[in-house]
Amino acid sequence: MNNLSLPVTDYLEMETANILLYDDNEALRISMEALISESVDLNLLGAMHTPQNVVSDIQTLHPDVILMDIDMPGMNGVEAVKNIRAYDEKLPVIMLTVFDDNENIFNAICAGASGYILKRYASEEIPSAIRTVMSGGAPMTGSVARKVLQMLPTAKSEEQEDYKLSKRETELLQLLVNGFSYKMIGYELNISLDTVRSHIKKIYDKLHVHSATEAVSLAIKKRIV
Amino acid sequence: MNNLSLPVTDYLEMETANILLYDDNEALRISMEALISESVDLNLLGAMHTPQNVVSDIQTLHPDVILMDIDMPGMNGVEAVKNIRAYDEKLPVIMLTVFDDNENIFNAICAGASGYILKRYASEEIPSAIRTVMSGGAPMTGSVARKVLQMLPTAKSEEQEDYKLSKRETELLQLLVNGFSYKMIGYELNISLDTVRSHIKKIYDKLHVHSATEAVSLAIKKRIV
DNA sequence: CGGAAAACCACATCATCATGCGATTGATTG
DNA sequence: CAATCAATCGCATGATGATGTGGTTTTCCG
Repeated sequence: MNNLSLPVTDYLEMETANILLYDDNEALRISMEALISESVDLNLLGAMHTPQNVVSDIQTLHPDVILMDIDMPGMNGVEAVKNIRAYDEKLPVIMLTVFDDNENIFNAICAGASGYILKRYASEEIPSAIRTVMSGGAPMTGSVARKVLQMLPTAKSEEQEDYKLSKRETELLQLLVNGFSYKMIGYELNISLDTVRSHIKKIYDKLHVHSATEAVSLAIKKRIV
Repeated sequence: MNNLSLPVTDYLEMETANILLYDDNEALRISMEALISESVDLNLLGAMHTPQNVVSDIQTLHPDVILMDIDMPGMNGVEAVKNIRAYDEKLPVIMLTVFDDNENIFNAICAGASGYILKRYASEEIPSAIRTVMSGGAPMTGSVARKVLQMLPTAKSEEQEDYKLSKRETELLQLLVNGFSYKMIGYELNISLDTVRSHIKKIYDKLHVHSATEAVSLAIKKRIV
């Protein structure tokens, strides 16, 4: 059940994905190699048994996607992801694991993993997962996705206040939260300084605040932005 | 609290998934009906144009899965999910929407939605999404899954950057985040305005920012306060 | 003891923000 | 068609913030 798969036709124009695999289990490396070689748009650059030198591996081979086992002796897969993230902010990393416990999932996501596939579904899900991650998605085995959802605050029963900010105002507020000065905002949106002032005053009125710091704080805490 | 996953066996035994659809757009209801009728294991119980009476609909028709449009006049799809959850803790609800903004996703998940599919991918993803949700998974369009991941605490690579703020500085920053002006901070801590300035300047240096809004934003996002 | 760091204060200056009072345009709507 | 509203812009003024330079006192630690 590769629930996240999209029709192959969506990817006809996609260039080949160069893949780098890390797993200490030789049998799995071999079967994964076979699996990947079945797809013409997937190319396995290499299959390493340890992520000890993951960053230099990347520098040498320039993969588009990393497949990373989570349970490896020596260096943990989660640690490896952290190292990758320190070197490359965006390189997609799909975790492969037999476990789908909350602890592992949480750690992997926080470390910066892009996807999380259980090995028992790997043969069905890996090819589409690679395509998903290449197009900016986050492939997850169904049960993992469910657990990820449960990590989000569910208590949120209380009503979210509606401040009724206009689209433009929300945009301004977003920039304010990102630390932009009025001048920078004006330049960014191609509007005059006075217009920025005008918008921000209205935002303050709607949020019932009187300063940028209050607005920023409220915006973040109430998830307006 | 690890009874997170649904009892899978409850659903695996079922031959056919009985589906109930809510969407105010008639064209979409018709095309969805056609899509579902293509699969022998999927059965559309009904296609409603409003979730006004969703709970009594469920009591009458006993669906296995709900497909719920998020943007409907009258009653919002998210509200409908809350009503469903108040009646049935586990009944799978898959949200259908054209938007994948954070606000909508977050609200839907918090309300208790089990999946989140963008309409532009609906024809390809719905059948497998229904099967996924029936077996306890959480089907999501790739881009949605990515955004869900981003909602989780991004501890990121370096455990937690240490800005080495002194105790007093952290205190000042806390007040700044709470929207206090320099004057108010001084009054609160019984120190002079110039001392407040002095402290805040040092905080800015340590956080590598140049304005209160940047400091507040960083403080909240990096959980310094 | 001596040095470092934290917390405190003062003065000065320029930049930026907060606020109020208008005013124009275009799109939407009853 | 009139009314509303979002978005734009201008001017003016006082308040507040950002930055620099320099200083004192206390506390803590090797």
